[in-house]
Amino acid sequence: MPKAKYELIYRDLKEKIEADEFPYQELLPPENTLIQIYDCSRNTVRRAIGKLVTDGYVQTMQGKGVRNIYRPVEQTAFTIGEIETFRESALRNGQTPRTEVLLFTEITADASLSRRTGFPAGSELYYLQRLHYLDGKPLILNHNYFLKSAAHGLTPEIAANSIYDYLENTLHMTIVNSKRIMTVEKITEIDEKYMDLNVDDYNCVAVVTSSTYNSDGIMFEYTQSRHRPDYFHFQDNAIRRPAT
Amino acid sequence: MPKAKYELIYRDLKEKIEADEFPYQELLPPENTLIQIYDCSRNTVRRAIGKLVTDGYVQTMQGKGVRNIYRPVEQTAFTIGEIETFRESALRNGQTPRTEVLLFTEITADASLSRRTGFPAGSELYYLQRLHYLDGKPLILNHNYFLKSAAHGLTPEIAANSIYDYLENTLHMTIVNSKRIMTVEKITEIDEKYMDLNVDDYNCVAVVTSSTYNSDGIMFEYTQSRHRPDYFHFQDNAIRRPAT
DNA sequence: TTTCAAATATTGTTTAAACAAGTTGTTACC
DNA sequence: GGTAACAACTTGTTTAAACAATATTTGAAA
Repeated sequence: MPKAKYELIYRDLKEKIEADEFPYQELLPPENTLIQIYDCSRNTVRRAIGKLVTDGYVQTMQGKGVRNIYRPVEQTAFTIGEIETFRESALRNGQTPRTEVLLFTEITADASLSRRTGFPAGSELYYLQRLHYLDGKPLILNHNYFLKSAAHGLTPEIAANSIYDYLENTLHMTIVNSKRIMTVEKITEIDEKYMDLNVDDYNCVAVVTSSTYNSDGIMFEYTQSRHRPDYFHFQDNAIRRPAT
Repeated sequence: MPKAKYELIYRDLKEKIEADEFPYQELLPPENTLIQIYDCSRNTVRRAIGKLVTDGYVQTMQGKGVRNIYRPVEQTAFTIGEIETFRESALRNGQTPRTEVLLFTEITADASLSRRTGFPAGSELYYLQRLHYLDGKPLILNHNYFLKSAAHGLTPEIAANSIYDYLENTLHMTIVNSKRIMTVEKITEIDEKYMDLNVDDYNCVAVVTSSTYNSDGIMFEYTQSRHRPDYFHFQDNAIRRPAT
Protein backbone atom coordinates (compact mmCIF):
# COMPACT_ATOMS: atom_id res chain seq x y z
CA MET A 1 0.00 0.00 0.00
CA PRO A 2 2.00 2.95 -1.19
CA LYS A 3 0.92 6.07 0.59
CA ALA A 4 3.44 8.65 -0.54
CA LYS A 5 2.31 10.81 -3.41
CA TYR A 6 5.71 10.87 -5.10
CA GLU A 7 5.68 7.07 -5.06
CA LEU A 8 2.35 6.99 -6.88
CA ILE A 9 3.55 9.46 -9.49
CA TYR A 10 6.76 7.48 -9.91
CA ARG A 11 4.87 4.24 -10.49
CA ASP A 12 2.40 5.84 -12.84
CA LEU A 13 5.13 7.37 -14.98
CA LYS A 14 7.10 4.14 -14.91
CA GLU A 15 4.12 2.15 -16.13
CA LYS A 16 3.44 4.65 -18.86
CA ILE A 17 7.05 4.48 -20.01
CA GLU A 18 7.01 0.69 -20.03
CA ALA A 19 3.71 0.75 -21.91
CA ASP A 20 5.38 2.92 -24.55
CA GLU A 21 3.07 5.85 -23.94
CA PHE A 22 6.04 8.18 -24.25
CA PRO A 23 8.10 7.63 -27.43
CA TYR A 24 11.68 6.46 -27.00
CA GLN A 25 14.19 9.31 -27.16
CA GLU A 26 11.43 11.90 -26.88
CA LEU A 27 10.82 14.30 -24.03
CA LEU A 28 8.35 13.71 -21.26
CA PRO A 29 5.92 16.51 -20.43
CA PRO A 30 7.73 19.34 -18.62
CA GLU A 31 7.52 19.61 -14.86
CA ASN A 32 4.89 22.33 -14.98
CA THR A 33 2.57 20.11 -16.98
CA LEU A 34 3.09 17.17 -14.64
CA ILE A 35 2.33 19.44 -11.70
CA GLN A 36 -1.09 20.11 -13.21
CA ILE A 37 -1.69 16.49 -14.18
CA TYR A 38 -0.90 15.13 -10.74
CA ASP A 39 -2.05 18.19 -8.79
CA CYS A 40 1.04 18.46 -6.64
CA SER A 41 4.06 20.63 -6.02
CA ARG A 42 7.15 20.80 -8.17
CA ASN A 43 9.29 19.06 -5.56
CA THR A 44 7.02 16.05 -5.55
CA VAL A 45 7.17 15.70 -9.32
CA ARG A 46 10.93 16.11 -9.25
CA ARG A 47 11.27 13.42 -6.62
CA ALA A 48 9.39 10.95 -8.80
CA ILE A 49 11.54 11.85 -11.81
CA GLY A 50 14.65 11.42 -9.71
CA LYS A 51 13.73 7.80 -9.07
CA LEU A 52 13.22 7.20 -12.78
CA VAL A 53 16.70 8.60 -13.38
CA THR A 54 18.33 6.15 -11.00
CA ASP A 55 16.34 3.38 -12.66
CA GLY A 56 17.87 4.39 -15.97
CA TYR A 57 14.44 5.06 -17.43
CA VAL A 58 14.91 8.73 -18.19
CA GLN A 59 17.62 11.31 -18.45
CA THR A 60 17.21 14.92 -17.41
CA MET A 61 18.79 17.74 -19.39
CA GLN A 62 18.91 21.16 -17.86
CA GLY A 63 17.19 23.70 -20.06
CA LYS A 64 15.81 21.02 -22.36
CA GLY A 65 13.65 18.50 -20.64
CA VAL A 66 13.44 14.88 -19.56
CA ARG A 67 14.20 12.29 -22.19
CA ASN A 68 12.82 8.77 -22.23
CA ILE A 69 15.73 6.32 -22.67
CA TYR A 70 13.95 3.17 -21.54
CA ARG A 71 14.57 0.05 -23.55
CA PRO A 72 12.78 -3.18 -22.71
CA VAL A 73 15.20 -5.97 -21.84
CA GLU A 74 14.88 -9.47 -23.09
CA GLN A 75 14.33 -11.65 -20.03
CA THR A 76 16.67 -14.49 -20.92
CA ALA A 77 16.23 -16.30 -17.66
CA PHE A 78 16.83 -15.13 -14.17
CA THR A 79 17.37 -11.45 -13.68
CA ILE A 80 18.36 -9.63 -10.56
CA GLY A 81 18.74 -5.95 -10.03
CA GLU A 82 16.99 -5.14 -6.80
CA ILE A 83 16.50 -6.98 -3.57
CA GLU A 84 14.02 -9.51 -4.72
CA THR A 85 13.34 -13.02 -3.59
CA PHE A 86 13.83 -15.93 -5.92
CA ARG A 87 10.09 -16.43 -5.98
CA GLU A 88 9.31 -12.80 -6.80
CA SER A 89 11.88 -12.76 -9.56
CA ALA A 90 10.60 -15.98 -11.08
CA LEU A 91 6.96 -14.94 -11.05
CA ARG A 92 7.78 -11.55 -12.50
CA ASN A 93 9.39 -13.33 -15.43
CA GLY A 94 6.51 -15.74 -15.79
CA GLN A 95 8.45 -18.79 -14.65
CA THR A 96 7.72 -21.57 -12.21
CA PRO A 97 9.92 -21.57 -9.09
CA ARG A 98 10.62 -24.46 -6.77
CA THR A 99 12.98 -24.68 -3.83
CA GLU A 100 14.54 -27.77 -2.32
CA VAL A 101 16.08 -27.64 1.15
CA LEU A 102 19.24 -29.73 1.12
CA LEU A 103 20.41 -28.90 4.61
CA PHE A 104 18.90 -27.22 7.65
CA THR A 105 21.08 -26.92 10.75
CA GLU A 106 21.84 -24.61 13.62
CA ILE A 107 25.43 -23.61 14.22
CA THR A 108 27.49 -21.20 16.27
CA ALA A 109 29.87 -18.89 14.46
CA ASP A 110 33.49 -19.65 15.25
CA ALA A 111 36.38 -17.31 14.49
CA SER A 112 36.76 -18.54 10.94
CA LEU A 113 33.08 -18.27 10.05
CA SER A 114 32.92 -14.90 11.76
CA ARG A 115 35.71 -13.57 9.60
CA ARG A 116 34.11 -14.93 6.48
CA THR A 117 30.55 -13.80 7.09
CA GLY A 118 30.88 -10.75 9.31
CA PHE A 119 28.72 -12.18 12.09
CA PRO A 120 30.26 -11.72 15.55
CA ALA A 121 31.99 -14.85 16.84
CA GLY A 122 29.61 -16.83 19.01
CA SER A 123 26.51 -15.80 17.07
CA GLU A 124 23.80 -18.45 16.94
CA LEU A 125 22.93 -19.07 13.31
CA TYR A 126 20.71 -21.08 11.05
CA TYR A 127 22.73 -22.59 8.23
CA LEU A 128 20.84 -23.75 5.18
CA GLN A 129 21.69 -25.14 1.81
CA ARG A 130 18.94 -24.66 -0.71
CA LEU A 131 18.57 -25.47 -4.36
CA HIS A 132 16.40 -23.22 -6.51
CA TYR A 133 14.72 -24.66 -9.59
CA LEU A 134 13.27 -22.64 -12.41
CA ASP A 135 10.90 -24.45 -14.75
CA GLY A 136 12.33 -27.70 -13.43
CA LYS A 137 15.98 -26.78 -13.96
CA PRO A 138 18.31 -26.42 -10.94
CA LEU A 139 19.87 -23.00 -11.38
CA ILE A 140 21.01 -21.64 -8.03
CA LEU A 141 22.65 -23.26 -5.04
CA ASN A 142 22.33 -21.12 -1.95
CA HIS A 143 24.31 -21.19 1.27
CA ASN A 144 22.24 -19.14 3.73
CA TYR A 145 23.27 -17.99 7.19
CA PHE A 146 20.53 -16.34 9.24
CA LEU A 147 20.94 -14.77 12.65
CA LYS A 148 18.81 -16.93 14.93
CA SER A 149 17.79 -14.04 17.15
CA ALA A 150 16.41 -12.17 14.17
CA ALA A 151 14.87 -15.07 12.28
CA HIS A 152 13.72 -17.25 15.18
CA GLY A 153 11.19 -19.94 14.42
CA LEU A 154 12.57 -20.71 10.98
CA THR A 155 11.76 -24.22 9.80
CA PRO A 156 12.62 -26.35 6.76
CA GLU A 157 9.02 -25.95 5.62
CA ILE A 158 9.31 -22.18 5.60
CA ALA A 159 12.68 -22.43 3.88
CA ALA A 160 11.10 -24.46 1.09
CA ASN A 161 8.71 -21.62 0.42
CA SER A 162 9.84 -18.06 1.01
CA ILE A 163 12.00 -17.10 3.96
CA TYR A 164 11.56 -13.42 3.22
CA ASP A 165 7.81 -13.81 3.22
CA TYR A 166 8.12 -15.27 6.72
CA LEU A 167 10.48 -12.56 7.93
CA GLU A 168 8.41 -9.73 6.52
CA ASN A 169 4.85 -10.89 7.08
CA THR A 170 5.10 -13.11 10.16
CA LEU A 171 8.02 -11.63 12.10
CA HIS A 172 7.27 -8.17 10.73
CA MET A 173 10.88 -7.48 9.99
CA THR A 174 11.66 -4.79 7.47
CA ILE A 175 14.43 -5.63 5.04
CA VAL A 176 16.25 -2.55 3.94
CA ASN A 177 19.67 -2.92 2.52
CA SER A 178 21.83 -5.53 0.90
CA LYS A 179 25.49 -5.29 0.00
CA ARG A 180 26.38 -7.63 -2.79
CA ILE A 181 29.59 -8.78 -4.38
CA MET A 182 29.72 -10.70 -7.61
CA THR A 183 32.61 -12.93 -8.55
CA VAL A 184 33.31 -16.01 -10.64
CA GLU A 185 34.55 -19.14 -8.91
CA LYS A 186 35.66 -22.60 -9.81
CA ILE A 187 32.93 -25.17 -9.71
CA THR A 188 32.85 -27.52 -6.71
CA GLU A 189 31.74 -31.11 -6.52
CA ILE A 190 28.58 -30.01 -4.75
CA ASP A 191 27.79 -27.53 -7.53
CA GLU A 192 28.42 -30.20 -10.12
CA LYS A 193 26.24 -32.72 -8.38
CA TYR A 194 23.23 -30.54 -7.64
CA MET A 195 23.17 -28.11 -10.53
CA ASP A 196 23.57 -30.82 -13.10
CA LEU A 197 26.77 -29.36 -14.45
CA ASN A 198 29.75 -30.99 -16.04
CA VAL A 199 33.33 -29.83 -15.56
CA ASP A 200 34.01 -30.58 -19.21
CA ASP A 201 31.33 -28.08 -20.09
CA TYR A 202 31.42 -25.12 -17.72
CA ASN A 203 33.94 -25.31 -14.89
CA CYS A 204 32.88 -22.04 -13.23
CA VAL A 205 29.86 -20.62 -11.46
CA ALA A 206 28.76 -17.04 -10.89
CA VAL A 207 28.81 -16.26 -7.18
CA VAL A 208 26.76 -13.51 -5.55
CA THR A 209 27.66 -12.87 -1.93
CA SER A 210 25.23 -10.69 -0.03
CA SER A 211 25.06 -9.21 3.45
CA THR A 212 21.58 -8.03 4.28
CA TYR A 213 20.46 -5.58 6.95
CA ASN A 214 17.08 -5.02 8.53
CA SER A 215 15.57 -1.74 9.65
CA ASP A 216 17.28 -2.01 13.03
CA GLY A 217 20.63 -1.88 11.26
CA ILE A 218 21.32 -5.49 12.16
CA MET A 219 23.00 -7.68 9.59
CA PHE A 220 20.74 -10.71 9.88
CA GLU A 221 21.67 -12.62 6.73
CA TYR A 222 24.79 -13.68 4.91
CA THR A 223 24.22 -15.60 1.74
CA GLN A 224 26.38 -17.06 -0.97
CA SER A 225 24.40 -17.78 -4.14
CA ARG A 226 26.11 -19.98 -6.68
CA HIS A 227 24.52 -19.58 -10.12
CA ARG A 228 24.65 -21.82 -13.14
CA PRO A 229 26.79 -19.70 -15.47
CA ASP A 230 24.68 -20.22 -18.57
CA TYR A 231 21.60 -18.77 -16.86
CA PHE A 232 23.20 -16.02 -14.86
CA HIS A 233 22.10 -12.53 -15.84
CA PHE A 234 22.59 -9.40 -13.81
CA GLN A 235 21.42 -5.93 -14.74
CA ASP A 236 22.64 -2.61 -13.49
CA ASN A 237 22.33 1.05 -14.27
CA ALA A 238 25.20 3.35 -13.46
CA ILE A 239 25.25 7.11 -13.38
CA ARG A 240 28.47 9.01 -13.88
CA ARG A 241 29.04 11.71 -11.35
CA PRO A 242 30.27 15.04 -12.73
CA ALA A 243 34.06 15.43 -12.78
CA THR A 244 35.68 16.14 -9.47
CA MET B 1 34.78 21.42 -9.05
CA PRO B 2 31.67 20.56 -7.10
CA LYS B 3 29.54 23.63 -6.69
CA ALA B 4 26.38 22.27 -5.13
CA LYS B 5 26.24 22.57 -1.36
CA TYR B 6 24.57 19.19 -0.89
CA GLU B 7 27.39 17.64 -2.85
CA LEU B 8 29.97 19.13 -0.52
CA ILE B 9 28.09 17.94 2.55
CA TYR B 10 27.73 14.49 1.00
CA ARG B 11 31.44 14.25 0.31
CA ASP B 12 32.39 15.55 3.71
CA LEU B 13 30.17 13.05 5.51
CA LYS B 14 31.36 10.26 3.23
CA GLU B 15 34.99 11.02 4.00
CA LYS B 16 34.28 11.20 7.71
CA ILE B 17 32.53 7.84 7.59
CA GLU B 18 35.37 6.26 5.65
CA ALA B 19 37.85 7.78 8.10
CA ASP B 20 35.96 6.10 10.92
CA GLU B 21 34.99 9.39 12.57
CA PHE B 22 31.54 7.97 13.21
CA PRO B 23 31.55 4.58 14.93
CA TYR B 24 30.14 1.63 13.04
CA GLN B 25 26.52 0.88 13.97
CA GLU B 26 26.19 4.18 15.83
CA LEU B 27 23.97 7.09 14.91
CA LEU B 28 25.18 10.11 13.00
CA PRO B 29 24.34 13.53 14.43
CA PRO B 30 20.65 14.32 13.92
CA GLU B 31 19.56 16.52 11.05
CA ASN B 32 19.17 19.57 13.25
CA THR B 33 22.78 19.33 14.37
CA LEU B 34 24.02 18.89 10.81
CA ILE B 35 21.99 21.94 9.79
CA GLN B 36 23.97 24.00 12.28
CA ILE B 37 27.32 22.40 11.37
CA TYR B 38 26.92 23.01 7.65
CA ASP B 39 24.82 26.16 7.96
CA CYS B 40 22.17 25.08 5.53
CA SER B 41 18.54 24.06 5.34
CA ARG B 42 17.10 20.73 6.33
CA ASN B 43 16.38 19.74 2.74
CA THR B 44 20.01 20.18 1.80
CA VAL B 45 21.20 17.96 4.64
CA ARG B 46 18.58 15.36 3.77
CA ARG B 47 19.68 15.34 0.16
CA ALA B 48 23.25 14.57 1.18
CA ILE B 49 22.08 11.81 3.51
CA GLY B 50 19.93 10.38 0.73
CA LYS B 51 23.01 9.87 -1.40
CA LEU B 52 24.78 8.09 1.44
CA VAL B 53 21.77 5.77 1.71
CA THR B 54 21.98 4.76 -1.93
CA ASP B 55 25.71 4.22 -1.47
CA GLY B 56 24.91 1.80 1.34
CA TYR B 57 26.90 3.89 3.80
CA VAL B 58 24.07 4.71 6.18
CA GLN B 59 20.56 3.63 6.98
CA THR B 60 17.84 6.01 8.12
CA MET B 61 15.32 4.99 10.77
CA GLN B 62 12.26 7.12 11.27
CA GLY B 63 12.03 8.33 14.83
CA LYS B 64 15.49 7.05 15.70
CA GLY B 65 18.21 8.50 13.54
CA VAL B 66 20.75 7.69 10.86
CA ARG B 67 22.95 4.67 11.46
CA ASN B 68 26.42 4.19 10.04
CA ILE B 69 26.60 0.77 8.36
CA TYR B 70 29.72 1.37 6.29
CA ARG B 71 32.23 -1.46 6.15
CA PRO B 72 35.49 -1.04 4.29
CA VAL B 73 35.88 -3.56 1.49
CA GLU B 74 39.03 -5.43 0.80
CA GLN B 75 40.16 -4.32 -2.65
CA THR B 76 41.13 -7.70 -4.01
CA ALA B 77 41.87 -6.45 -7.48
CA PHE B 78 39.69 -4.61 -9.87
CA THR B 79 36.45 -3.24 -8.51
CA ILE B 80 33.66 -1.65 -10.42
CA GLY B 81 30.52 -0.11 -9.06
CA GLU B 82 30.10 3.20 -10.80
CA ILE B 83 30.88 4.48 -14.25
CA GLU B 84 34.59 4.67 -13.94
CA THR B 85 37.33 4.30 -16.48
CA PHE B 86 39.84 1.50 -16.20
CA ARG B 87 42.50 4.06 -15.39
CA GLU B 88 40.46 5.77 -12.66
CA SER B 89 39.64 2.45 -11.09
CA ALA B 90 43.23 1.26 -11.13
CA LEU B 91 44.64 4.43 -9.65
CA ARG B 92 41.99 4.52 -6.96
CA ASN B 93 43.14 1.07 -5.92
CA GLY B 94 46.80 2.03 -6.09
CA GLN B 95 47.60 -0.13 -9.08
CA THR B 96 49.47 0.50 -12.32
CA PRO B 97 47.29 0.42 -15.44
CA ARG B 98 48.41 -0.11 -19.01
CA THR B 99 46.33 -0.46 -22.15
CA GLU B 100 47.31 -2.14 -25.38
CA VAL B 101 45.34 -1.47 -28.56
CA LEU B 102 45.02 -4.72 -30.48
CA LEU B 103 42.75 -3.45 -33.21
CA PHE B 104 41.57 -0.07 -34.41
CA THR B 105 39.21 0.02 -37.38
CA GLU B 106 36.23 1.90 -38.72
CA ILE B 107 33.15 -0.06 -39.67
CA THR B 108 29.55 0.48 -40.67
CA ALA B 109 26.87 -1.27 -38.66
CA ASP B 110 25.03 -3.89 -40.69
CA ALA B 111 21.73 -5.46 -39.65
CA SER B 112 23.37 -8.10 -37.49
CA LEU B 113 25.63 -5.70 -35.62
CA SER B 114 22.76 -3.26 -35.24
CA ARG B 115 20.64 -5.91 -33.57
CA ARG B 116 23.47 -6.90 -31.28
CA THR B 117 24.62 -3.43 -30.24
CA GLY B 118 21.54 -1.27 -30.56
CA PHE B 119 23.17 1.17 -32.97
CA PRO B 120 20.97 1.99 -35.97
CA ALA B 121 21.92 0.06 -39.09
CA GLY B 122 24.25 2.13 -41.23
CA SER B 123 25.88 3.88 -38.28
CA GLU B 124 29.54 4.73 -38.79
CA LEU B 125 31.50 3.26 -35.92
CA TYR B 126 34.97 2.91 -34.52
CA TYR B 127 35.62 -0.68 -33.56
CA LEU B 128 38.47 -1.33 -31.13
CA GLN B 129 39.91 -4.28 -29.35
CA ARG B 130 41.89 -3.30 -26.30
CA LEU B 131 43.70 -5.25 -23.65
CA HIS B 132 43.91 -3.79 -20.15
CA TYR B 133 46.83 -4.71 -17.93
CA LEU B 134 46.96 -4.22 -14.19
CA ASP B 135 50.37 -4.40 -12.59
CA GLY B 136 51.61 -6.17 -15.72
CA LYS B 137 48.85 -8.79 -15.81
CA PRO B 138 46.35 -8.83 -18.69
CA LEU B 139 42.94 -8.78 -17.01
CA ILE B 140 40.34 -7.35 -19.35
CA LEU B 141 39.77 -7.74 -23.06
CA ASN B 142 37.51 -5.01 -24.40
CA HIS B 143 35.51 -4.86 -27.58
CA ASN B 144 34.55 -1.19 -27.98
CA TYR B 145 32.14 0.30 -30.48
CA PHE B 146 31.99 4.10 -30.55
CA LEU B 147 29.66 6.20 -32.65
CA LYS B 148 31.96 8.06 -35.03
CA SER B 149 29.82 11.18 -35.06
CA ALA B 150 30.04 11.45 -31.29
CA ALA B 151 33.67 10.42 -30.84
CA HIS B 152 35.21 11.88 -34.00
CA GLY B 153 38.96 12.24 -34.09
CA LEU B 154 39.63 9.12 -32.03
CA THR B 155 43.08 7.65 -32.66
CA PRO B 156 44.95 4.55 -31.50
CA GLU B 157 47.14 6.83 -29.39
CA ILE B 158 44.14 8.18 -27.53
CA ALA B 159 42.75 4.67 -27.17
CA ALA B 160 45.97 3.57 -25.50
CA ASN B 161 45.47 6.22 -22.87
CA SER B 162 41.97 7.17 -21.83
CA ILE B 163 39.16 7.47 -24.33
CA TYR B 164 36.86 8.96 -21.72
CA ASP B 165 39.42 11.60 -20.91
CA TYR B 166 39.40 12.55 -24.60
CA LEU B 167 35.62 12.54 -24.83
CA GLU B 168 35.11 14.56 -21.67
CA ASN B 169 38.00 17.02 -21.77
CA THR B 170 38.67 17.48 -25.48
CA LEU B 171 35.29 16.90 -27.09
CA HIS B 172 33.51 18.21 -23.98
CA MET B 173 31.02 15.42 -24.02
CA THR B 174 29.19 14.68 -20.79
CA ILE B 175 28.81 11.02 -20.00
CA VAL B 176 25.70 10.39 -18.02
CA ASN B 177 24.29 6.96 -17.97
CA SER B 178 25.36 3.39 -18.57
CA LYS B 179 23.20 0.29 -18.72
CA ARG B 180 25.18 -2.80 -17.89
CA ILE B 181 24.53 -6.50 -18.07
CA MET B 182 26.76 -9.07 -16.45
CA THR B 183 26.94 -12.65 -17.62
CA VAL B 184 29.39 -15.54 -17.68
CA GLU B 185 30.51 -16.88 -21.02
CA LYS B 186 32.69 -19.63 -22.39
CA ILE B 187 36.24 -18.61 -23.04
CA THR B 188 37.24 -17.98 -26.66
CA GLU B 189 40.55 -18.56 -28.35
CA ILE B 190 41.16 -14.82 -28.36
CA ASP B 191 40.53 -14.63 -24.61
CA GLU B 192 42.85 -17.53 -24.06
CA LYS B 193 45.59 -16.06 -26.17
CA TYR B 194 45.57 -12.53 -24.83
CA MET B 195 44.59 -12.97 -21.20
CA ASP B 196 47.05 -15.71 -20.64
CA LEU B 197 44.38 -18.20 -19.64
CA ASN B 198 44.24 -21.93 -19.99
CA VAL B 199 41.09 -23.87 -20.77
CA ASP B 200 42.22 -26.57 -18.38
CA ASP B 201 42.20 -23.97 -15.63
CA TYR B 202 39.27 -21.57 -16.09
CA ASN B 203 37.13 -22.10 -19.17
CA CYS B 204 34.87 -19.07 -18.54
CA VAL B 205 35.16 -15.32 -18.45
CA ALA B 206 32.96 -12.70 -16.77
CA VAL B 207 31.37 -10.50 -19.40
CA VAL B 208 30.11 -6.98 -18.78
CA THR B 209 28.12 -5.51 -21.63
CA SER B 210 27.43 -1.81 -21.40
CA SER B 211 25.49 0.72 -23.41
CA THR B 212 26.48 4.25 -22.54
CA TYR B 213 24.62 7.48 -23.16
CA ASN B 214 25.81 11.07 -23.24
CA SER B 215 23.96 14.14 -22.04
CA ASP B 216 22.21 14.49 -25.39
CA GLY B 217 20.57 11.12 -24.79
CA ILE B 218 22.60 9.55 -27.58
CA MET B 219 23.92 6.06 -27.07
CA PHE B 220 27.47 6.63 -28.25
CA GLU B 221 29.20 3.52 -26.92
CA TYR B 222 28.60 -0.19 -26.82
CA THR B 223 31.25 -2.21 -25.08
CA GLN B 224 31.76 -5.82 -24.21
CA SER B 225 34.35 -6.28 -21.48
CA ARG B 226 35.66 -9.79 -20.98
CA HIS B 227 37.23 -10.20 -17.55
CA ARG B 228 39.65 -12.78 -16.26
CA PRO B 229 37.40 -14.69 -13.87
CA ASP B 230 39.90 -14.92 -11.03
CA TYR B 231 40.23 -11.15 -10.84
CA PHE B 232 36.65 -10.14 -11.50
CA HIS B 233 34.97 -8.36 -8.60
CA PHE B 234 31.79 -6.35 -8.80
CA GLN B 235 30.14 -4.52 -5.93
CA ASP B 236 26.59 -3.39 -5.59
CA ASN B 237 24.24 -2.03 -2.99
CA ALA B 238 20.56 -2.80 -3.25
CA ILE B 239 17.69 -1.21 -1.40
CA ARG B 240 14.45 -3.09 -0.89
CA ARG B 241 11.39 -1.09 -1.75
CA PRO B 242 8.53 -1.29 0.73
CA ALA B 243 5.95 -3.95 -0.04
CA THR B 244 3.53 -3.14 -2.82
C1' DT C 1 18.78 38.16 -44.60
C1' DT C 2 21.84 37.91 -40.92
C1' DT C 3 23.12 38.69 -36.32
C1' DC C 4 22.87 39.77 -31.74
C1' DA C 5 20.15 40.67 -27.68
C1' DA C 6 16.24 39.85 -25.01
C1' DA C 7 12.52 37.09 -23.58
C1' DT C 8 10.78 32.60 -22.59
C1' DA C 9 10.92 27.84 -21.24
C1' DT C 10 12.98 24.19 -18.74
C1' DT C 11 15.62 21.89 -15.22
C1' DG C 12 18.90 22.61 -10.86
C1' DT C 13 19.67 24.37 -6.08
C1' DT C 14 18.37 26.24 -1.77
C1' DT C 15 15.55 28.03 1.87
C1' DA C 16 11.43 28.02 4.89
C1' DA C 17 7.57 26.14 6.95
C1' DA C 18 4.04 22.96 8.31
C1' DC C 19 2.39 18.61 9.45
C1' DA C 20 2.81 13.35 9.79
C1' DA C 21 4.78 9.32 11.90
C1' DG C 22 7.70 6.79 14.68
C1' DT C 23 10.80 6.42 19.05
C1' DT C 24 12.29 7.65 23.54
C1' DG C 25 12.03 9.76 27.96
C1' DT C 26 9.33 11.89 31.67
C1' DT C 27 5.68 12.60 34.67
C1' DA C 28 1.52 11.96 36.96
C1' DC C 29 -1.56 8.73 38.62
C1' DC C 30 -3.15 4.51 40.57
C1' DG D 1 6.22 -0.36 41.42
C1' DG D 2 3.57 -0.28 37.24
C1' DT D 3 1.08 2.06 33.76
C1' DA D 4 -0.74 5.33 30.91
C1' DA D 5 -0.59 9.83 29.15
C1' DC D 6 2.19 13.36 27.63
C1' DA D 7 6.16 15.79 25.91
C1' DA D 8 10.33 15.92 23.33
C1' DC D 9 13.08 14.33 19.68
C1' DT D 10 13.90 12.33 15.14
C1' DT D 11 13.03 11.26 10.38
C1' DG D 12 9.31 11.39 6.34
C1' DT D 13 6.26 14.04 3.15
C1' DT D 14 4.50 18.02 0.96
C1' DT D 15 3.92 22.76 -0.32
C1' DA D 16 5.64 27.38 -1.66
C1' DA D 17 8.86 30.50 -3.29
C1' DA D 18 13.02 32.49 -5.06
C1' DC D 19 16.95 32.42 -7.78
C1' DA D 20 20.56 30.01 -10.87
C1' DA D 21 21.87 27.75 -15.14
C1' DT D 22 21.07 26.15 -19.63
C1' DA D 23 18.52 25.88 -24.14
C1' DT D 24 15.37 27.63 -27.36
C1' DT D 25 12.59 31.14 -29.49
C1' DT D 26 11.52 35.71 -30.64
C1' DG D 27 12.34 40.12 -32.19
C1' DA D 28 14.82 44.12 -33.18
C1' DA D 29 18.64 46.14 -35.37
C1' DA D 30 22.11 46.25 -38.83
